[in-house]
Amino acid sequence: MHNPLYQLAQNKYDAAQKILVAVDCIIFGFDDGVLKVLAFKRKVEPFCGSWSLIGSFVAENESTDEAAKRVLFEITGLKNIFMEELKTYSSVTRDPGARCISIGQYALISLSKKNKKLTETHGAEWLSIIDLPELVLDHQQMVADALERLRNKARFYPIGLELLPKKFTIPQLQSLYEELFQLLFDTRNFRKKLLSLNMLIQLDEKDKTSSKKGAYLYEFDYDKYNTLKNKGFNFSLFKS
Amino acid sequence: MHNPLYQLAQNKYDAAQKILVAVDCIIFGFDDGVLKVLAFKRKVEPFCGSWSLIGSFVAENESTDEAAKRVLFEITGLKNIFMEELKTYSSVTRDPGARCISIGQYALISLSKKNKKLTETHGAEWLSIIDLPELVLDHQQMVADALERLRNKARFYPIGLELLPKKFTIPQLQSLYEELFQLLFDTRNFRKKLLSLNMLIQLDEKDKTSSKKGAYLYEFDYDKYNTLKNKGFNFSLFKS
DNA sequence: GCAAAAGTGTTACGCTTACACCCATGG
DNA sequence: CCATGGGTGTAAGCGTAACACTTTTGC
Repeated sequence: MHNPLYQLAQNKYDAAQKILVAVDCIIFGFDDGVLKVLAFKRKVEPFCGSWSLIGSFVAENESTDEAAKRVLFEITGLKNIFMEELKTYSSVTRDPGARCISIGQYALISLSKKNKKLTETHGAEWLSIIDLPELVLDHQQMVADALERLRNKARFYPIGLELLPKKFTIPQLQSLYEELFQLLFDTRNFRKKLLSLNMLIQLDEKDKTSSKKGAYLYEFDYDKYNTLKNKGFNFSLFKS
Repeated sequence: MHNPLYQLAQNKYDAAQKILVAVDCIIFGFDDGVLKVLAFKRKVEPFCGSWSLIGSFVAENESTDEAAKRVLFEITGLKNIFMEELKTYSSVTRDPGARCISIGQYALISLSKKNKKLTETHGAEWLSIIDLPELVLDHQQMVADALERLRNKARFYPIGLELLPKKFTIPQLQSLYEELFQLLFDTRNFRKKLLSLNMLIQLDEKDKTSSKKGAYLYEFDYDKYNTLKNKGFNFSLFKS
């Protein structure tokens, strides 16, 4: 009969072929107006010296999510970070080293001097997603897919909470959107739209690091942000 | 050092643990106003007699997409069907039979008498997603996740082409949306919105199977449909 | 005082919503 | 002739898009 349909053949568990399973993490950070992704320079052959995402094999005693979180923690020291499965990369020939399936997981983190230093002590670097150098295997595709996912997300759901520091200015938030979409937005309409969503709380402080006048700092209203994350909206600051 | 980081240790390929990898297919069909999912009654222990999605282990020489398409073909005889990866189910304890990771893949097919018969000869049945019986393992969750994905998709991207026959009426399309969201829509607004998208082509024929007057048949304008599939829109026939 | 970034309002347009009746036909 | 489902229009309200100048302040 249909040989690998496991419903029909419980004993096929033993006959089935096991496969190496890995996770690869596409870790995005927003650093002073530039969207970056975390990568390594491989130190072993093959592809020694080439850029690579950071990953790990999935162990017997962990789920893929747990493996991805483990990797993220090992490299950034961070826990409780936004992380979401992207997709499976399973081409038979994707890794010349061995038949290996990889689950792409992307994460959004808010960059601070602290965790920038930490990643660097682990030999990782933050690469701008604009003019990204070539990455090994299908890692280039993983970054492209993760970016597309992020752009789609941003059109219909709020983003920013995960990538920005707790306190941020509206110009910073706008520059995040502009960097992500590689477009410029009208400041008046951008503010209007965002403020109308009622998910921003204006603080009394100003941030004067990027202008003499200073820009008001905001925080996300966590509840409203999450409501919108579930409900979705149409963030149409662009025509098509 | 960080033991399973494979960038740092090429020889870890050998040490790493292989895992059973499966695909499970959530196959949706729209049958006379009812959204259904394809399931089997397990014929072996454990869980003999329980409902189960159809799946298969992934072989050494195939990708997960190929495995899913193989399963779909084996059970429905159909090729070139809309199929998309849902997510990975990888809890260590999800399958008491063995440590096994499963990639959920959902498919949308247009039901005809032909492929309804075919699936039945394979022992599969079409279950309404309303009042779905319990499914084995995490298959219930898979169906719930796939439905949520489909609903989200339908809010911002066109659906229908994959689930409806080539020629369909607007009331049929509306009933698809109503069934998916378990809501009723205003017919005038529904038509207006859909026709304004310019993705429907009205034919000269009428379908008289569900009314004496008969409803005009339409086809999707394939190009426009795909444009909208990429661009997205805000299908807001519901408030929140 | 000037350069550089932050902040602000209005109008036109298009899409969304709410809502009720006539049409065509088979029986 | 009537029951059944198919098909139509309009007005009010809301969100989007386009557009240019004033404010603040460090230097």
